[in-house]
Amino acid sequence: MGSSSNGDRPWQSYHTAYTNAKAGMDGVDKEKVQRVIYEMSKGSKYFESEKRKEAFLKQKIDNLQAQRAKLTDKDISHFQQICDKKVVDLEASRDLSKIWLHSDMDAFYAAVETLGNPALRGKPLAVGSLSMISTANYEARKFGVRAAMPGFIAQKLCPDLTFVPPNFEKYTYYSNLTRKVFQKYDPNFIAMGLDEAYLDITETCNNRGISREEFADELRHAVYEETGLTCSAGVAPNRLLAKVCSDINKPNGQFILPNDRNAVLSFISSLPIRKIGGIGKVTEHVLRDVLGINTCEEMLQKGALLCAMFSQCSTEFFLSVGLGLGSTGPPQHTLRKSISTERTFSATEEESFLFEKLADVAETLSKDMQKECLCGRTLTLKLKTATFEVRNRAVSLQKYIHSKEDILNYASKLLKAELPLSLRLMGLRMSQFRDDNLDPMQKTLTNFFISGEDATKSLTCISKSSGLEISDKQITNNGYLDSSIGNGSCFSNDSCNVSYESDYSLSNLLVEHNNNDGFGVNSVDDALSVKSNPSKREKMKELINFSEGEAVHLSNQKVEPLWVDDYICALCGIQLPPSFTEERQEHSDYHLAEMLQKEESTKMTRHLMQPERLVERTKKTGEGSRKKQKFSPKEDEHIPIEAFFIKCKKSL
DNA sequence: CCTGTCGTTCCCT
DNA sequence: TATAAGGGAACGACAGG
Repeated sequence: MGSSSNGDRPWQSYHTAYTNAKAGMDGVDKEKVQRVIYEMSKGSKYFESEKRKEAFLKQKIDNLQAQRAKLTDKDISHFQQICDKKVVDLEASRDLSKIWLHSDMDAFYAAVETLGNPALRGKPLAVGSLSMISTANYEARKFGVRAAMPGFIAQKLCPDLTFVPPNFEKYTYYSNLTRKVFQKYDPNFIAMGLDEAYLDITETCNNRGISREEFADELRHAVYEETGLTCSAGVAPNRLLAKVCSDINKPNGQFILPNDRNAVLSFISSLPIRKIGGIGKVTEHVLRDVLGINTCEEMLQKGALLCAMFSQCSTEFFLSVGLGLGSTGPPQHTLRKSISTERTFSATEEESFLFEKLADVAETLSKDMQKECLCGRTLTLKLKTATFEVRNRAVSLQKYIHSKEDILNYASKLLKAELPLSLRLMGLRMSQFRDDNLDPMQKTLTNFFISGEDATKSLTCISKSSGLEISDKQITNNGYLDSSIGNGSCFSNDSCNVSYESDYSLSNLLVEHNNNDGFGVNSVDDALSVKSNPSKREKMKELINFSEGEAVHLSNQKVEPLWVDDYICALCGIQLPPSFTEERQEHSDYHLAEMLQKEESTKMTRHLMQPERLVERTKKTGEGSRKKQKFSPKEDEHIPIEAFFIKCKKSL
């Protein structure tokens, strides 16, 4: 079923993230690259896993095609109307008054390495290891080498390839230099990752009476003067388009799209959808194979089908892409919703090793959380098996935690339930943060102290901690605080551990402090929201800091719910006064049921793991994916484009 | 029906 | 010789009020 047409050229059907052409890959012999990748890959566990994933995607596409086939003419004309209305609304939101510039450093990590070691210049270079490449310079790209490709394959493609291990301290340093330049041209510039930024250059262009070309030229020169590195720029009426434009004349080039509706539409018309930020491999594939959409223009032509088959949210995004719309206003500061860390190692099922590794991961997560003064109550354990199958297991607690000990404690329980298992990766994610009102002030203070100490150091670490950075800008010397600085270092292994040691103690104190006044009330509320009504809830306050209040009890000891001093629940610390006999009974039952259920599921996991999981999965996907499309009647509420971007895609 | 939880999918660099 | 990342958000299913 999964076998597709190319029996004699099997490599043609194997596509990975890095087989997709990027800037600088024009003269590449794609066929050869593809064949080498295939030869090096086939038979590996990874390869098998990729094939499995491809089969799933194919299934998904088949389902969508079947669904599309069911649409009647009547359906279509109905959705055409809906589509037309949406398009009118979207068009009305078009704003051509702003000029945005997107700047993107050329092969950033590789360029920095070359700067530090001129002997590398002109030679094919990859930053990374034999396992994984972060960046390749343009000489290497000629061979088909690129980011996200494993090094051993790259080496096969380009035997003379030089490898340099990543050094994020250096990249951060140079990144800060570029930001110093951006800062001069737009104090409110938006940094994305280490090597990208958006600048609103409307004012400057107008005030200084210079053209966009001149501006982009000047900026790129200034960056070069400051850093010795080249960058590319794109200028357009919104951020989404600016980003597309900066890729067009890479490296060391620029592309300007005028603020003119016709220019935008003709630019967008032939643009492949994959160029749009937010449209990745899967979405591209789906839209192409199900609806025959290849270019942005076709988004509009197939608007009715899009409306019929995708959620409101997705549809509006697709249509706005077809119109060449994008955000023009200041970026909304969305608060971080989760924080995570993960590590890959050579696959093993030795439990002592796994628990040791888990402790490391827990420690890293705890430190990362403390840097940002975060406490969360949902902990997710991510596992990747030796066969590259990924699993997540989560617990939601009744209290907020951040310490290594707490994290490790709950994470261990989650892990135990899955063992024995051969793993190659473990990760931990915390979400459901406490959002008390005290925090922002404390963060501001933290920022203040830290920046007083050493503003540059604090940059990378504070950013993203809350939605309040803007107001803090005066405090840091250079105002680099930005929502997304901490976001970028994707390939980093330890990028974040480099420079912040000095913050720990202070952050720690503040977190400690939070703890003491924060969560008692929260926990009671949470726990009681299940079982008690508000008036009773009033009377319960103060709970003891028992750490066993979580929803999971995998312990084999049959713990009976106990009432300490007759009114404090030994399991979660809730206090139910003596008169509340009924409630206490109910509460005990609740814990009991929970434990039974948990034990049950643990047993299941242990002994019936395969069948159980499979059953679950088929139930979910088999039935589920068919009905997911909403033919919802409330199509007419128009969501403003700004709001859409907040909610659905963070694309800019 | 609404909401919280959990697992998966997707995207980005 | 073997060798394939790490981080974050959104989505979709489902269970419990």
